Amino acid sequence: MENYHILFLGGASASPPSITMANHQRYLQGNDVITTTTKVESKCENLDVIAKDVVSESQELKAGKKGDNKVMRKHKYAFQTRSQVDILDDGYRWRKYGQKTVKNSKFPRSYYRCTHKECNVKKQVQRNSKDNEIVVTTYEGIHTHPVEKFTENFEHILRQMQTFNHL
DNA sequence: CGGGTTTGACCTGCGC
DNA sequence: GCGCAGGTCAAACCCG
Repeated sequence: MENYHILFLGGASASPPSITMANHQRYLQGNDVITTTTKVESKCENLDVIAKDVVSESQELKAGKKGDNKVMRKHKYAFQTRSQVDILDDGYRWRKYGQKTVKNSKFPRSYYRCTHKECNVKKQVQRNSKDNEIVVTTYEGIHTHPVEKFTENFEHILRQMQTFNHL
């Protein structure tokens, strides 16, 4: 079993965005997953970069839509894993619909959509050019259906992510 | 044949 | 308005 970390960043609805992290290996063993922000910071040197991205997005949403509380929330989560494989088995089926090279990154970014009918959840997968063992995954949207293939791996953490975002 | 991937073209938002 | 960068489309292709 590979030893890699999951970084989970709270989306636009959190104020300020909360950051939690799971040790994926422990997670796979079925133990408690989510640790606290403070623990993350000492373990993950790339935390700041991604955290800033999410914060700025959150602020943009607020700034652009202030005064309108009927706005659809944009559910967007980013986390990174330390892994040799790009594609994590998170229990959902994904169809790749694009790939782009990104500036200042030697690795391309891949674009995926959930294959379930009427479910337009998207995700992006990109390898960190500074540390090519790190894979950054960004999810956007909430699945309108249960996981199609039950894998203990991610069902739990995805549920946590969604619950968190609805607070 | 059905479903997924590849890949260049196209679209769009943003900074200058 | 222009050009760049990122995101998406879709035709061709691949594979069980």
